[in-house]
Amino acid sequence: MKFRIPRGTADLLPGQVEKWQYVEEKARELCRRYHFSEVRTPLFEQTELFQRGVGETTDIVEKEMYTFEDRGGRKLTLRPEGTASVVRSFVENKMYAEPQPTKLYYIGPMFRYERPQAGRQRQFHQYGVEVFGTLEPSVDAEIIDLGYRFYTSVGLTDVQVELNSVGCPQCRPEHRAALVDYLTPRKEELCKDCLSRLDRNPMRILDCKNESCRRLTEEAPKMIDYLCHDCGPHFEAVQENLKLLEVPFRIDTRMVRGLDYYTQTAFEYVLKGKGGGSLGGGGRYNGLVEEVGGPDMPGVGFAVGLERVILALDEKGVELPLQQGVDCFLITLGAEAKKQGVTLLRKLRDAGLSAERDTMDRKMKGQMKAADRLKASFVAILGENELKENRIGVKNMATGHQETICLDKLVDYIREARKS
RNA sequence: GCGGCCAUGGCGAAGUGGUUAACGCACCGGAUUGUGGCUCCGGCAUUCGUGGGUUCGAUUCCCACUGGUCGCCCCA
Repeated sequence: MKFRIPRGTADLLPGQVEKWQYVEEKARELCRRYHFSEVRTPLFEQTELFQRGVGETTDIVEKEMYTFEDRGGRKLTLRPEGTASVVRSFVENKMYAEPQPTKLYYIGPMFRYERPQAGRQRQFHQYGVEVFGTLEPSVDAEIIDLGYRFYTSVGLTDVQVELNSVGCPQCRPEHRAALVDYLTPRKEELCKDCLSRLDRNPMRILDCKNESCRRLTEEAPKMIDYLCHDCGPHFEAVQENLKLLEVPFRIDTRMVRGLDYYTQTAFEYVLKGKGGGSLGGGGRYNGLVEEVGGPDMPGVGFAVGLERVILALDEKGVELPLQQGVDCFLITLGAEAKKQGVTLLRKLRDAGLSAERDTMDRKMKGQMKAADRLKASFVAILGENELKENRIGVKNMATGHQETICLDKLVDYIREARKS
């Protein structure tokens, strides 16, 4: 075989793609109800947008970006996440000048150069939402609720929300100092990754999975104990609103998200149980709009990984209510019937029914088999005999019941039968 | 980016240093006249991820590459 799909990408084939459509439809429908509007931004942006937006020291920027130069010498990067692009668009299109808040969502592919694994692709897909312009903690909660509802609406009922506050530029330095003071005397016990995190980003040490680091940070200063007079009450209010919305959550003081732009609220959706992988996450980013060149305007949002949602659905054995099979398979016998079948098929389709026929020149039996394979609800049989009387046979494939009806009644017959 | 495991037809999967590469599923055709899901019969890999090497001879041994997969890192 000459050509192969690029590493870390996947073809979504019939049988699988229906699940995606279903999940995406749920996302769109929820967004409609929560009054979010879709935004579609380019799949690539100036490299610098992500460097600045996502953060120079993040893994994404340091080693995972698909960066290239175009023929005009411009440095471009395939978007590794959605927020930076949406913020850019928000600023560039001066949406900040309109009545706030601005509520946007997106669904689409993202790109990160990583080693592929289950639930990790180089081209993967995210559904994300962003709200700009409001500091209201109830909006943080609303967003968390929306994400949570998304999971439950597709059938993932055992999703846990993990919540934390990562503070703001006001209070973070104090916590950072306390954390460094606490850890420095014990730095021999840190793993090598965390040793370097000690100066670069000590907060990340808190969610290191290394056992020794975990033990060490058990008693370490927690960000939530250092929250300032803005962040503290904000965090409390988010929790209060989550309770009002009956979103089950758990405070995880170790959770620190990997992107630099988060302030205050940070959250993650994880699957309960042993696997417990992350299905999505998000948080507030009050400095990002300004960082990207806009006014000082706050934002909050989440992103969910669609691959992981589909994977979780498969693992949990969730049956999606997908429509399957055609409404009517038209069998024709003989040249004249075949000819009439062409327009008959169109009539069925015009009426909104899904209809198919044999184009492999199969005989009666073969056509029946084909109809069965396509899970046809009905088979319409048009042969010489029927043609003579201007009638047509209709067989209910589930019951086996068959009758002959007037040719013009076929569409109505099937449309009626489909309702029940 | 690092480490382990793996790579045979559309899918699943056996197999051997040497002139036919099991089997199951799927698919195609047939089992008297125009009827599916069951059964029966027949067909379906000049070829064993790619490229080198060892050998008289490799799908089977060695190496590299590519890809998959699991763990780590990180995340969606």
